[in-house]
Amino acid sequence: MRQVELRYNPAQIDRKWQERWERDGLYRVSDEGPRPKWYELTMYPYPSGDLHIGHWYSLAPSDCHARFRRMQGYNVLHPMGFDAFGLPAENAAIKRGIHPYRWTMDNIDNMRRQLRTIGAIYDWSREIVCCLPEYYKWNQWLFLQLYKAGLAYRTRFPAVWCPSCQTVLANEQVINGRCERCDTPITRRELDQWFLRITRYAEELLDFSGLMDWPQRIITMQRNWIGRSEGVEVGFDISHYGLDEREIRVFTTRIDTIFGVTFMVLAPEHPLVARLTAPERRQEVEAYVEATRRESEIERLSTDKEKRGVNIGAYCVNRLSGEKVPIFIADYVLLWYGSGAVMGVPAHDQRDFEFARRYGIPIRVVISPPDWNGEELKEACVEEGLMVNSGPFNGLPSERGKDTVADHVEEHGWGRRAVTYHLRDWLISRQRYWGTPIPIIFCDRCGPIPVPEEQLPVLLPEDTEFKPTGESPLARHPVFPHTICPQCGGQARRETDTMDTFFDSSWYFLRYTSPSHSEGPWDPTVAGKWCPVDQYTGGAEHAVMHLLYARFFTKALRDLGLVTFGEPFLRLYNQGTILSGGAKMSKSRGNVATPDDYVRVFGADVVRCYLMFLGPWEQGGEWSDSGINGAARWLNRVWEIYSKPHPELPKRSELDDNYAKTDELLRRELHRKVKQVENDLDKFKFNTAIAALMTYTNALPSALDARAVSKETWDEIVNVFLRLLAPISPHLSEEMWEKNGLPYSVHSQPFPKWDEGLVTAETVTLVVQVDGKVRDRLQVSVGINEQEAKRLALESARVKQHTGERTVVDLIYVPGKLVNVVTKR
RNA sequence: GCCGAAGUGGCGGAAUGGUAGACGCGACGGUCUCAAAAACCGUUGGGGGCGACCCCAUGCCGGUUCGAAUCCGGCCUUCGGCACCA
Repeated sequence: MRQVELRYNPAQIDRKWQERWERDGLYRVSDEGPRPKWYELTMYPYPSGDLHIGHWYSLAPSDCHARFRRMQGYNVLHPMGFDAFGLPAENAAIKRGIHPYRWTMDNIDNMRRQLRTIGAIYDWSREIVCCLPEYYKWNQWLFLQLYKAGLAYRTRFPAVWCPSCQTVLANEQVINGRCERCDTPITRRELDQWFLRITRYAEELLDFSGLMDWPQRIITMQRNWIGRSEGVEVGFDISHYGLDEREIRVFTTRIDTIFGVTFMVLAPEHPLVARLTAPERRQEVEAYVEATRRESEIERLSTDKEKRGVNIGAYCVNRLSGEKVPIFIADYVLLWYGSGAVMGVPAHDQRDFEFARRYGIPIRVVISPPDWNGEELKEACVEEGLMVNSGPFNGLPSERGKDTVADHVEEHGWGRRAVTYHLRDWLISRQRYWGTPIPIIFCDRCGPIPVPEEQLPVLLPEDTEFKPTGESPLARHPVFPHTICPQCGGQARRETDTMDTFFDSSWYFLRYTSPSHSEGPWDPTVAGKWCPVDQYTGGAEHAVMHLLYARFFTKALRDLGLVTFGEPFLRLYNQGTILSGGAKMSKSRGNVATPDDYVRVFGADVVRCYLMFLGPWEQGGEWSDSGINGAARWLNRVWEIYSKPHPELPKRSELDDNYAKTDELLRRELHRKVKQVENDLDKFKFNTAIAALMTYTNALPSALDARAVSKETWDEIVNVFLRLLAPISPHLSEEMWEKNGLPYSVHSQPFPKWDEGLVTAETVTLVVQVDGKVRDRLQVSVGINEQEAKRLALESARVKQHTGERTVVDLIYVPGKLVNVVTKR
C-alpha cells in the first residue's frame, strides 16, 4: 500500500509525543482561566468494535479545528465518549453468546486505544460511557423531571413496529417506511407506550433564530419534518346516533371547500368506526380493518395504489349545508395525523377525487376553476377561484373565503381555527434489553408512580435472557419486575421497557462538562461556563433525529430551570461520507479500509492530512491508496526541509541584491499563507489550507539550495510554518519544532499572526483585456493609479495588435487588477 | 410529485462577477541505477501554427454585463430529504 519511503519513523514519533502529551497533561482542560471558552463537540461514536476510516474522517478534521481554536487563544473543550447503549450489543450477544455489557466494554477498550492513535486533544478524564449506571441514572432522573412536568406520558397507540428488531420505534426512525437500523418494512402495533411531548415545542422548534450558523439544508429538513399547517378543525354532527361523541372532528386546510363535502372518511383505526358501523356492514368493515392492520406501512402509503375503502353505512351532517354525508373508512386516512378523519371534497382534492370516482360519489364543484363552464372535471381542481354552490358564500374569492367561513364556523361553535403538525410526540419506549430502564412503578391501587429519586438508578439486571420476543426481556426477569409501591407499600411491578438511546444523546453534551458530578446530571456552575456547544460537527443523517431531539431537550430543560439557554448547538457543520469504490464502506461489501493498517505504515499525520486534503470536508470523498501516498510524499518533503537547522545560511545583511529580493518574497509569501490558512481553517476548508502549505513548501528547496534565504528569514519561516502545520499534523510538527531547538510544545504556541504590510504585494499583475479577452499581463507597482494603468494598457503592443483599426470606446478599470479595453464592434 | 444541493481536465478538486484548471493523484518523457523501487527534473483540457501566438472549452439553451464556471430564466442529469399530512 505504501510506495513512499519515509525519511522518518512515524510509529516512533507518534508514540513519543502521545506519551509525552499524556504524561504532561497537555490537553487536560481546566474549567477556570482567563481565556475565552470554546466548546467544540463532535458526535460521539457508537462502540461498534473497530474504529474505521469513517470515524477518522469525522474526528481528525474536527480535532484539527479544535486545535486551531486552542492555538487562537481559546480554552477549548473537545471531549470524547461512547454512545454505548443500543441494539448491536444485544444482537452480538445473541449471535455470539457474549453479554452486551462485556461486548460493549471490550469494544470501548479497543476503540479508546484506536482513538488515541489519532493524536487528538481529547481530555480522557472527561470521557463518558452512557451504558454505565453513573450515566443512565441521570437519564432516569431527567425522565422523572419530564414526567413531573407533564412532558412524559404513557398512552395506548398503534405505534410503529419493526418486526425484525421486535420493538416499537419513533417516527423519526422510519426511513421510507423502513426501520432506520435494519431496513425492515415497518408495521403498526397497538401498545401502551411512553412518549415525550415534543409537540408542545413544535412552534418553538420552528424558530431557528437562536442558532448562529447551521446548514440551511438541516434547518429545512427540520422545518419540513415539523410540518406546520394552518386550518380549521370542524365538527360534523352525529348526535342522531345518541353516542357520547356528538360529532366527528376533522382538520382541513380548505375550509372554503366545505360545501363540496360529499363523503367523510375515517381512518380504519378510528375509535368511532366500531360504534358507527351499521350491522349489515359489520363483516365487511371488520375485514377491511383487519387487512389494513396486516399491511406494511409501505404498502399502505404507496401513492400509486388505488384508493379503496368501505362504506360503513352511517352518515354525519354537514352543519353548514345541513346535508347528510355518508361515512367511509379508507387506509389513506391516517389516525396519527390531524384527528384521523377527513372530509371528502372530491372536486378540490386529488385523493378525494379518485376515491369518489371509484365509489360513484358525487363530485360537486364549489370553487370555480378559471374558464370553467360547468363541464365535468377530469381531475381535482386545487387552484384558487370564486366560491360557488356555497350558499351565503357564493362569489367570494376562495382565499378570502377561508377566513370568512372560518369566522362563520367559529361563531356557531362548530369548530375553531387550528394548527396541525406533521411532528408527533417522541415515542421513547423500547421492548429491548440494552437501554436505560424507565423508572416507573405500576401499582394496582395507586397507578403509575415514579421511582423515588433516592432509589435511582434502577439498575439494569445483568442476568437476563435477552432474546427479542416483542416484549421487553426485563418482563421475564425473575426479580426485576417485582417491587413495592413507593406510595402504599403494596405489591407492584416495574415498567420493563427501556429508553430509546436517543434519550442518552439528547443531553450528553452537558455531562461532558462535569462527567463525575454525583449530585445531579451536571454541575450547573460548570455547565453554565461551557454550554451551549459553540461548534458541533457530525453527519447529516441525524437532522431530524438526534439534532431535533437535543434541541427539544434543551428547551424543556430550560423550562424546568435546569439550564439557562434554549439551543444546545450554536454552530453546526456536517461532514460528508468517505467512500470506497464509490460506495459507503461496509463489512458486507468488503470495501472497508482499516485505519490501523494505514497508521502503522504511514503514521497518524499522513492519514489525517490525506483525509483533510481529499476534498471539501462537507462533501466526503473517495478513499484512495494512491491519494494517501501523495500525503505521505508531502509530509516526507516537509520533513526533509524543516526538520534540520540550516546554520550555513547567510545573514540578511550578507545577501546580494538578487537574493535579498528572493528572501523578501519568501517572507511576504509566508505571511500571505498565514492569512490564507487562518481563513481556511476557520471555515473548515482543510483542503485549501493544506494546498497553500504545499505550494509554499514547493518554493523552498531551490531557494535553500541557492542560499538565497537569510538565517533570519529561515528562522521565521520554520517558526511560523510549523505552527501553521501543528493543528493539521500534530506529531510531526512537534518533532520538527523540537529538532529546531524551539521550546516545547508547539501546541502551546499561539497561532501565527500575519503582517498586513507584508501580505500586500509590492507589485501586482495587471491583466489587460480587449473586449473581455485577456491579451496582456503587466507587472505594475501596487499603488498604480487609474490614469497610469489605462495608459500602460493602451500602450501595450499586444493590445494594439488586437484593437487594430477599431475605435476604443471605453476603458474599464478594476483598481490594481485589470483594465478592459472596449472597442466598437 | 414537492423541496434542496450539485454538475469544471483521465481522476479528486481550486477559482463565488475580473488571468479557468491552484494543490494533489494518475499518466508520459528524462536523471540516478546492473536493474527496479524511491527520489529528483520536465510535460500533461482539446484543436491549429515552424514560431511569437491564435481559436475552442466549466452539463445544455437563452439572457444580463465592458467582462459569466460564478448572477438571472428555461431544460437535462446525478445525489439527498420529504411524500396519500387532509
